[in-house]
Amino acid sequence: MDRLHLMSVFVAVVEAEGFAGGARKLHMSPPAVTRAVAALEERLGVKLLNRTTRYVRMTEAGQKYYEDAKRIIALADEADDAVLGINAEPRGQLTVTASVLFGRLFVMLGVVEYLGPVNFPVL
Amino acid sequence: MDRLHLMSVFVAVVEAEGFAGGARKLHMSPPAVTRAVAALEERLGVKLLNRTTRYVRMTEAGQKYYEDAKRIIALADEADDAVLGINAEPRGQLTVTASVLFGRLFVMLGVVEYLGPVNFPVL
DNA sequence: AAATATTACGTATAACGTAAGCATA
DNA sequence: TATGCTTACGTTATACGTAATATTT
Repeated sequence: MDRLHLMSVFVAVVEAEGFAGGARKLHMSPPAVTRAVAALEERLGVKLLNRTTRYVRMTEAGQKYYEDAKRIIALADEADDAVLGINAEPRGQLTVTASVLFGRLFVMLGVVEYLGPVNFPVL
Repeated sequence: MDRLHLMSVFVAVVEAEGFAGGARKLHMSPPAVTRAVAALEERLGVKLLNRTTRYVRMTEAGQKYYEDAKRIIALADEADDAVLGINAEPRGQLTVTASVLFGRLFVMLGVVEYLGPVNFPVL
């Protein structure tokens, strides 16, 4: 199961101070939240939340994991964003300034190659 | 689509320099690896690997994401361990250097407090 | 008694592996 | 032609939501 998602659910529960609140925050059903936290605890072998029907408190391990989880989630999101701008399709306007002669001789060749086949006269 | 798992697969493929090798490394079938990398690329909206049947090369975005993924995976594993108490207990040798007088006056107090009850004379 | 967490259970979605197909050197 | 990435497809497993149950103030 998705570790990162489990972390997100756990963080949401902590910040909403309850399972039901966390569920609403993430647009999930309460049972899904219960299962997620339970799965996380079982996976880690540690109880993260001491919950009564009234209050949800983090255990000591929970506090530590809460901080780590938030950092990791943030890093993962940053990694997603960071990679987007690299090989993505170039956007925006490309402006080339040159003398007419220079342009006809050299620049247009590069423009044509960059654009690929064009359907209008190049010169 | 476990993001962390997708990252692991991608890293394994990169380090094994191939999908088949990565599959063996992770005890997965080759199709599962193909699907994982494809899912990751679709999720990110960026091609991470330029693959021919002979060589697998990272794109520029792939190189960036590879570094990020490795860091995030390591952090996630550390978080798992830390919460278990494996990394909680300090290990190794603690060396303290000080003059004898300074040591007796201040350092030993800290050492005693750090160690807790001891069964030998402190001075 | 009221609010909330949990479990049961049936359904739907998703992941997997085997096998077939395709592409590259 | 041989290796290895990919797609098809049937099966299995996982996750979900609704509804019922338990629990704490």
